[in-house]
Amino acid sequence: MIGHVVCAGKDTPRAEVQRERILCAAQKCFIEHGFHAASMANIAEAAQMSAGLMYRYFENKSAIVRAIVERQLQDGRAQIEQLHSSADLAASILQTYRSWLGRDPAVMNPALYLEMSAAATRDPQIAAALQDSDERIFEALQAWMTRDRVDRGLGLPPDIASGRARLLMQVWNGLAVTAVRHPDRDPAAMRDVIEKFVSRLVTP
Amino acid sequence: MIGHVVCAGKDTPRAEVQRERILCAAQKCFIEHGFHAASMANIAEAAQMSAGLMYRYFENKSAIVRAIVERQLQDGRAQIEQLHSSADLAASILQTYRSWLGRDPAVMNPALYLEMSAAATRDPQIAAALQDSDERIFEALQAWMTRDRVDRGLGLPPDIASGRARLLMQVWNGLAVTAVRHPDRDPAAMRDVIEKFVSRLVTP
Amino acid sequence: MIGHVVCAGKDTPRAEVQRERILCAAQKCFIEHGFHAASMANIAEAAQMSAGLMYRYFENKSAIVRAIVERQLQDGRAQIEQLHSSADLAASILQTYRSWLGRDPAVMNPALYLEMSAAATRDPQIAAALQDSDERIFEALQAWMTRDRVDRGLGLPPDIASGRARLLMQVWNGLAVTAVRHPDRDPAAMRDVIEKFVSRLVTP
Amino acid sequence: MIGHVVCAGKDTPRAEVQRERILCAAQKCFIEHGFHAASMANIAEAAQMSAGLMYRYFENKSAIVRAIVERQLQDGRAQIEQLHSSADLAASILQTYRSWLGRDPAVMNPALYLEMSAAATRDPQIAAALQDSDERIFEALQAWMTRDRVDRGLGLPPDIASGRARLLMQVWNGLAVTAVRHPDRDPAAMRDVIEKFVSRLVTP
DNA sequence: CATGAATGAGACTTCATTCAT
DNA sequence: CATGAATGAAGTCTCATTCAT
Repeated sequence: MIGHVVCAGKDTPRAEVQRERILCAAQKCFIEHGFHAASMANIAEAAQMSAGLMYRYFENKSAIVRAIVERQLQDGRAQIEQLHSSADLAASILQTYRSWLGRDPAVMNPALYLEMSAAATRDPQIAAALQDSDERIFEALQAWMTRDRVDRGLGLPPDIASGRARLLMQVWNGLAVTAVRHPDRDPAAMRDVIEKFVSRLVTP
Repeated sequence: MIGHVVCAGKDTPRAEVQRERILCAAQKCFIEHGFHAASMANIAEAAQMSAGLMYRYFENKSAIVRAIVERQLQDGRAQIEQLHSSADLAASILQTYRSWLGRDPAVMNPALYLEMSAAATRDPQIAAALQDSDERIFEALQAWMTRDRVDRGLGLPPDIASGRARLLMQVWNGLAVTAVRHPDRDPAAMRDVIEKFVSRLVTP
Repeated sequence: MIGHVVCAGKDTPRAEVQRERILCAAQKCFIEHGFHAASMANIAEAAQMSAGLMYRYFENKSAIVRAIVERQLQDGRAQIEQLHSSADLAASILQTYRSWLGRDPAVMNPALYLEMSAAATRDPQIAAALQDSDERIFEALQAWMTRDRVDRGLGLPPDIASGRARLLMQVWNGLAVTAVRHPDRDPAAMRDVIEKFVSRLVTP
Repeated sequence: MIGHVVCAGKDTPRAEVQRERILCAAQKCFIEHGFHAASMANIAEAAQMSAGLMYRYFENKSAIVRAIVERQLQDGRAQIEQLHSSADLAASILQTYRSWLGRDPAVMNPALYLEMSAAATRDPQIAAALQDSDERIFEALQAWMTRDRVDRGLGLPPDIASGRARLLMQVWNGLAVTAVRHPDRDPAAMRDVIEKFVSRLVTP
């Protein structure tokens, strides 16, 4: 399964269910209006609870923001991990790109991804979370690229793998920007670019 | 020199000087706080004028936002144009990346770039401006790549140039994200990645 | 008792009590300063609540204005209805005139009546409300005048009743203007004029 | 000629021309937006001069308001005087009513008339001006009604004339209210009412 | 005489947050 | 545990008035 829990099951403790409900609502509102413009009242309404109650589960609006940031990072990492487990990297990237256009709440939202990246400029906590997550991604990619091909790795030498991992992350980021700026562009048009890029990326 | 005039001279008609003053201040505040969180009072203070006066020069806060967006796009295009006129593409990209870390107000600000990309999701006017700007960039890049080498082009066949132009834009976007998320990373560390990427990009 | 409830009881649901409180305060402020010059802060203070809270009960300042307009029209109609139920029309008109001088908040306020009439020139919603209310008053008067005397009507033929109803409304309006422009004039001085006017009005 | 100077001639002193220009503009704006909502900037634009310049000719916005009030009263009196000089009182009243519907700037504007009546409630200066003007009108009407018929009077005894003058003023006021509230009502529909009213008014 | 840039107060409105119920 | 009424600060914007030019 990809990403965080979208709808908690019966056995989850009550508090956790409530937190989940709030975060689902908040994500929806943040995507729709942005972190700042979404109001606690918006979120409360989307979560079908009173505004006051949310303060039992989150200290602050900004605590909710941080939690959403954390979730988005999680979701992003989950998508990245899909890449290595896939036999066809290009197809997998294209699939990720498609998922970004689909506004699926269970998947990292690229507009939020950009907004929280910008927010990192002003909020050290967010900045730290982002850097940490990127570091984890980088390490995972590098590990995969250096791993032997018989272990489903790419079998690249470490010094090369490092650069390629970085480059893949750049393109990943770039695709997120493109998904946001050109939501109507046909993903199929990206296929060629991605395939050529990937073919060089995996070649020793 | 890259980008627009940061602070207009005294010979400009007064109104233009004021508009400039306001836009300089607004850009500073938007970078510092974000489009939404920066208040008209913030901007007024930075511009050293009363908040009311700004309404003589801009209809709205959102008119100021649009003007800043337009300027950022301009600045971005100016930087892209630097790329073709340069003999060493990799060095030029690296230089751009460095400029993003430098918080130079005369240069496109990557945090703003991300925030306005996210804003395009909610504001059709901004979305249109970004798409238009991207289209212009794409065409310029493609023209440069297909132009003959004796004319300082790359001499690539059109069908290949198109994909390479897109790929370059992806990486450019990705670098902007990286600049925002990792402002402390040493640009020199990017050199290798960029150089390898470029060497393949310009090779027929 | 004439007119609407001035201050709702504690048994009403809270929201209704608050709406009432706001409207009472608003009416007071509008009478004192005019629709436009009365500020939301004025009203809030008179209602002894924070300005922000009023927006829980009314969308707008202009929603409050409309509500007050509606109430004034209601109060006016209630006073007109007093006329037919009265045995002595002249005395009843004089009584109405006296009530206008008394600044009783439960009774149509003539200054507000004039101001909202003027406002109808600029606001189609208000215009429609006034025209509708006038039409209802006209029909009620006409019905009363044509009704048989044994049914407490005036027993006038329809074609005459119509003109007399209009004329009565003119004089009623004229009295409102006079009440506003000459608040210190002794109502007794009006007695003769009114009595003669009435004696001719009810005569076939 | 009826009413105040609408457009001053060549020989008028400069200051007077300017005052006139301002007052014409102000009247237009006040009619359009109301005393309060019309801004000095609106007026300045309508008068085709700078906002600052108006302060050379009027101390205040409220001085302009007072001047307009004075003019409206003048215009009203001019219309009342038309009544006595006319052979056919009913026709003359109807004609006045028609002029109110016509938005002729040279004629008393009924919406302003109502608004300034309401304003008299709050501003003692305006109240005094209105009462004074009404008194002058009353005296003129009474004089006309008591004057001998050979001198174009109505030849009524003084005690009766007094009441009739008041009644005529009420109806006049009432018509102003009607003109404002029912600008689309056909004036011809008023003919009957007015004629019957007048026939009784002038009958000893 | 004339302009219009500039200000400061104040208008309407929104919103995160608290707290009595 | 839950509500939603209540507040106060803050935000955007308008406007009468002044004054340097």
